[in-house]
Amino acid sequence: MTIPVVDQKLEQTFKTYEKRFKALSDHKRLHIMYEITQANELCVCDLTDKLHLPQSKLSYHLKILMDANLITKETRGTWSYYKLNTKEVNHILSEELCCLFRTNDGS
Amino acid sequence: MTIPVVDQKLEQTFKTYEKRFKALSDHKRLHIMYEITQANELCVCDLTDKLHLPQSKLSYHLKILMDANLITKETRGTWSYYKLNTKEVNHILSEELCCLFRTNDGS
DNA sequence: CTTATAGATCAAATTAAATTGATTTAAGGA
DNA sequence: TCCTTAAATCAATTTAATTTGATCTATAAG
Repeated sequence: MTIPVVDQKLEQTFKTYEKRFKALSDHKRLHIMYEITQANELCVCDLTDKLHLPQSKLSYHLKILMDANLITKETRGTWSYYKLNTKEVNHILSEELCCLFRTNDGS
Repeated sequence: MTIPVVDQKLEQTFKTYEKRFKALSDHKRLHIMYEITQANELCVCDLTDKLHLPQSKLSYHLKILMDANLITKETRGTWSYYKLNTKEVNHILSEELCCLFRTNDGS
């Protein structure tokens, strides 16, 4: 039994934010965020056109953004449509980043 | 000569933010940001006590935060004191992250 | 001038993330 | 049913980030 050297709750908080920031720490994923911000909703095929990236690479990066809870997916028929998770994104990103990686507040 | 497939200026913007978010994408560095936010100013030796990390590791992570322009350093005598780069941090992080990884606005 | 302490830097090893191309799953149309 | 297309997943490779311990630099004190 060891002495708890740091606050475990805080450490957990840092890990949660780490995951979110890690998802944002890649220019391809920021480009994805940007395109989704601009278009409101996009499918993977739209993104392959816009970013000139192969489908498997996009799926990989979209999964990371999904796992970080920054985007959401809705499948309609054969297509999957991705949107921003506005609440989550606005919680972490400054309003000054509006229209680049986030939208305006509902206020 | 190839067709410019994406806006070069935007691509540069994404790279800039990538660097900032990459600096934030590690729980140890978030912990450093947190401690500096709380204390206003800290030296490396303070951080070795608080985070229980060896000095070389701290220097490594502090350099990454410095290179991302998120913190500043002032050397006085043998000690180096680190502070938040408030302007830069507040530009990217939401006000809701106040007191965790950023301070209040001057307003 | 010698010693002690703070902190940066370096090279090697380890660990983690991204890329690649192929395969798989599922939906829709002929 | 068979074929096509959208998208996810997988294994292998490549590339990048982190850790580790040692060394180097600079300031300050005796």
